[in-house]
Amino acid sequence: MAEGPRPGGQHGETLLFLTDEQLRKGIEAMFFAYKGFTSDPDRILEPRGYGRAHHRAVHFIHRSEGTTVNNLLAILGVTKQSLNRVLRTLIEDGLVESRVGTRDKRERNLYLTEEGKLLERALSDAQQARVRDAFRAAGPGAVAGFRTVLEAMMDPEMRRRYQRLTENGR
Amino acid sequence: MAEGPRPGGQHGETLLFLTDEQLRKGIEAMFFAYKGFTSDPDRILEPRGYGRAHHRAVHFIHRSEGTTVNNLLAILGVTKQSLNRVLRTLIEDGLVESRVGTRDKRERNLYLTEEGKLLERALSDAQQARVRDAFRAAGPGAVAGFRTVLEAMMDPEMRRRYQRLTENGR
DNA sequence: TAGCAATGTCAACAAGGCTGACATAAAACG
DNA sequence: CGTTTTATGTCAGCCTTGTTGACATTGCTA
Repeated sequence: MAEGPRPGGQHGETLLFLTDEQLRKGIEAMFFAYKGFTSDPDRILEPRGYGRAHHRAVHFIHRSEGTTVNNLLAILGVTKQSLNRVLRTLIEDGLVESRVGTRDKRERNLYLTEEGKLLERALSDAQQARVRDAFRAAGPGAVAGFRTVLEAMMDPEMRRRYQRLTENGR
Repeated sequence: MAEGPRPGGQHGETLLFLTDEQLRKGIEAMFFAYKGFTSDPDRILEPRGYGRAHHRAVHFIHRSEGTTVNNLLAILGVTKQSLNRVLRTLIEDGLVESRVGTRDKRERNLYLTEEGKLLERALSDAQQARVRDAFRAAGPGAVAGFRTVLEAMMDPEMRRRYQRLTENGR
C-alpha cells in the first residue's frame, strides 16, 4: 500500500485519507471547480460569437508565438479539421495571422494580431482574476499542492507538454 | 510562508508568487489535468454509446439516491431539455429508475438500477484509480491544498452545493 | 524523381449545450 | 372550489465542437 519511494510511518495516514469518500470529494471538486474556471471567459466569448475552442487556440498561440499548426494540434489534442474551423474564423476576423514558415515553407507560423492580443488579454484577465483570488485565499502551500496533484493527474504525454511549456516561461 | 489570514510580512511573497506566469501555469494545469481526468471514463462510455453527460447524471444519482429532477438540474447546471435527453435514454436502457414521489407526486425520485450501479462502479473505478494515483504520488499535504484551491475556485452557488454534498458522505 | 509531411478543405455525422413553446398532473393558495 | 404555480416531459430547431473519410496542394527529403 505504500507508494513510491517513501519510508514508513505514513501508512496509516495514506490509508485513512484515500477512502472512496475522499476520492469522490476530489472528483466532485474537479467538476465544480472546472465549471467556475471556464465561466468567466465563456461570458466574454459568447457575445462575440466565439466558444471555448477559440479561447484555447488564442491562449496557446499567445503562449507560444509563432507556433505551427501541428504543434497546436498536439497541445490541444483535437483533429486538424476541428482546429482548422476555429483557426479559419480567427484569421478571417483578423485576430490571428498565419505566416508561411521561413525554414520550412510548408509550415504556418501563427501569431496574434493587435486585435487578437486584445481579446487574449480580456480572456486572460478574467480567468486570471478568478485563479488569483483562489490562490490568494488558499495560500502558497495550497497552491503548490494544487499544482502537484494536477500534474500527477495528467496523461504522461500531456504532462511533458505542460512541463515544456512552463519551462520557457520560467 | 504560512497561509491563510496572516499578518504583515507576506506581501513580497504573495506578489512574487502570483506573477502572470504562475497564474498561467495554474490555468494550463487545469486544462491538461481535466483532460486526463475525463479520459478514462470517456473510454468506458464510448462503446456503450454514452457520453460525459450520462456519466455526470449517473454519478450524481448514485451520490444522492432518490434525488429529484430539479435537484439534479441545479447540480449539473444544464437545462431540463438537455438533462431530459440523457435521462430518457438511461431510463429506456434500464440504468435509471424514475419513481413518482411519495410526499409530492409531481416529483420524480431517481435511482440507479442494478445495471446502472454496475456502470457507475465501472466509471467510478476508472476515475478513482487515476485520482488515487495522483493523490498518492502527491501526498496528503498536496491533496489538502488541491481541494482548498479548487473550492476557492468555484462559484459560491456551486461551492454551497459541493459542500452540502460532501457533508452527507462525511 | 518518388514519396512523405504539413496544411487546408469539403462533407457528413454525433454529442450535448441552448431557446421557445406547449402539455399534464399535482400542489398550494386565496 | 377555482386559480395559479410547480415539477416534469416533450417537440422542434439551432449552435459549437468534436469525430471520420477523402482529397488537393505545396514543399522537403531521400
